[in-house]
Amino acid sequence: MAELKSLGGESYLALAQSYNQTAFAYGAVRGGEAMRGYPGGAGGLDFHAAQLGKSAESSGEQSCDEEDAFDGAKEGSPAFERDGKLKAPGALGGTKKPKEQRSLRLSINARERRRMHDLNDALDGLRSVIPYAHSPSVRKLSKIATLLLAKNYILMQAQALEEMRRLVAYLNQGQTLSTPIPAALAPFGQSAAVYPFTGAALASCPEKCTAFPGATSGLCKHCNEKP
DNA sequence: TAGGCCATCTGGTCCT
DNA sequence: AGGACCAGATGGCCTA
Repeated sequence: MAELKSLGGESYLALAQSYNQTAFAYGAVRGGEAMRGYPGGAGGLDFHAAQLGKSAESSGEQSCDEEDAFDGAKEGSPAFERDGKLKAPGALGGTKKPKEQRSLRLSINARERRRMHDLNDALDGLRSVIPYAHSPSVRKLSKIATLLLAKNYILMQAQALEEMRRLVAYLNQGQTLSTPIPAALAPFGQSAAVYPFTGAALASCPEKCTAFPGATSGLCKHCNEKP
């Protein structure tokens, strides 16, 4: 929790609050470790989706030397008996010669390594589109944090979209902006800082519209009424 | 130094 | 049979 308080970005706070609940529910936040690297003064929603799809291109790489990989097999791992020798052939290739078993094992190891690298590439791609500070001084999100944060970011975006739709429907009914926004249109208590078209931000439209230029003409009834 | 996170190896299971 | 996926085990690195 203390780590979350260090966040400066309001949008990220909204995201991280729900994330934190989920993280605790899954046991991801243990001590101060799971939330490490979360930025102080995160710059809000620096969403950039251009990097999606990286993982799909990475599956062809051959990253590690297979010989080294096999030599790196860890003593005590399930592949070893207590005396340090490889387990009986039955577990690997049945009646194949030891050389063939070794070759097969190398192939399987390399394939698994490649698969995990692809998975990590996909996670990197996910991290790159999650709104948290990407500066070099910020340690990268852990895997579990990335997944949980992404989940809640998706939920938050879905809520924002739904709220936008409700607002458009509301404005299309021709009601004036001077009246308070009905509760049904502002169901998300912390959303004012994240979504500029609710609450106080909407009520002071003439100033706020300039801060959100992409929304002035189409969504703001006040702006549309200007000559 | 303990704990968290990660990469890697490995055997098992399921699918094609 | 071979590949993909999964989970367990292990050791290394890093941080509080």
